[in-house]
Amino acid sequence: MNKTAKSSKTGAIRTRNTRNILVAAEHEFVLYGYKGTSMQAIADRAQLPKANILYYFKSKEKLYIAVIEGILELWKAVFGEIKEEDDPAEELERFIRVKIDMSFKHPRASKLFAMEIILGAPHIENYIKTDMRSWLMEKCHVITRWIELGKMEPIDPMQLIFMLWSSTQHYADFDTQVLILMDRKSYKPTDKEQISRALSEIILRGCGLVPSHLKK
Amino acid sequence: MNKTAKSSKTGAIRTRNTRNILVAAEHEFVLYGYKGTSMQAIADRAQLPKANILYYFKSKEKLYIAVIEGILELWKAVFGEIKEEDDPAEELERFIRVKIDMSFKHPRASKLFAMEIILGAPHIENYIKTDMRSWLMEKCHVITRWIELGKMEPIDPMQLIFMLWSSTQHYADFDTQVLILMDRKSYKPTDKEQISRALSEIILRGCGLVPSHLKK
DNA sequence: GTCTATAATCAGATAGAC
DNA sequence: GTCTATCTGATTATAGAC
Repeated sequence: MNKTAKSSKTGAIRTRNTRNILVAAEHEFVLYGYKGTSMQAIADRAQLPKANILYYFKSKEKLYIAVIEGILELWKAVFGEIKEEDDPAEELERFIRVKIDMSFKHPRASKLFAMEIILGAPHIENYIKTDMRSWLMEKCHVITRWIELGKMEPIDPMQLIFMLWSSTQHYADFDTQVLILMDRKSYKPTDKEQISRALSEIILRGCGLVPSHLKK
Repeated sequence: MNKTAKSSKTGAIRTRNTRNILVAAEHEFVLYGYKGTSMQAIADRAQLPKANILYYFKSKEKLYIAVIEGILELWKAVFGEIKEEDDPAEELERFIRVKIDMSFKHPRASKLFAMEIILGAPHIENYIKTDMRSWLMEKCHVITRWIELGKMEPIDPMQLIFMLWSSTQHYADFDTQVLILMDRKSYKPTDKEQISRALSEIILRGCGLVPSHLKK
């Protein structure tokens, strides 16, 4: 009984500390890159002694991988399914909205993922080969069916999906550049809506579809 | 006379070494990031003693900045002008082709630039605020004029340009991911044409324009 | 101009007290 | 479980011989 009470309490501290460390690590890794981040800096941000970080995560690399895995979980939880019975315009528009939303809500996750890929995806090659690949293939298949059913113009499904990814992630990964060019300190709440709309308009019309705000 | 001959010869070695170092540095920085790259690794790749690198460039950071500046020069040399008398379809298509060409020819330049921006653009903030910003404003102005003249659909010029940038750079910055997903080791010569065409088709149609390969 | 040897610093990891 | 003190190795940069 005593033991149970003790360990559950300890577990709570453990959970809280682990979470703090992961958040702090994500911040630092995005600010300075993997090598440029010191365990000391993560410890300072998490307000814990450096040795504790290495107590919870055995090494810097294991901590980094844990951060990346958290991001993959977040990714997976968000992307819904599409079916050939669905309306392409609605689904593409929804996808753009969700991804822009992610870019605004979790810019650091997007950036860390981007850096990982730019540096050759050493830690997530397997994820790309399996989960991401099968997700993409499914989507390509549905889009191909939509085209066969005459629901949209015949375009390369894979390039379309790459375009959806890149044009939405741009607002997270390159926010520094985008904000300087827009002469802003940070995004405004209304930006999300305006950008989603602009992207939807170009991409949907590009597929021979009509975005909802232009219907009727 | 002697002195001139000597210095010109020395200058030649200097030029060659400088070039070698810059190329080697670009490779290493893209592979391992700024902090993850050691001067030793650059020296090894350039086949020079480590101290020589620091003789030519006074510090690691100065070398990094030199690499970045080389990339900016490359960028500037490529992007042409557009005028309101020009045909939007032709110009957008040309721009996409040129940028995809850059992505295939200089993927490392694109990646290094991307990493720099993701990490907060500490070394190129000024470039973005001045050169890049004025370039963007000019282009936005011409596109606005095109819209006023009824040459294309009314879309947000800035988001259009961001989309052109992001969707083309994606093939350089994320080549690792793209190639794994396409189940390839490297891009084929025909990919460039196919991708340019797919992007042009979606984006031009998205602007209410007709891509050249669909005309008539 | 070129290169060897070395100084000075800082990182990740660990041992061991509490 | 938590934290202080320390070890080990690597890195940038420099001093000085050639």
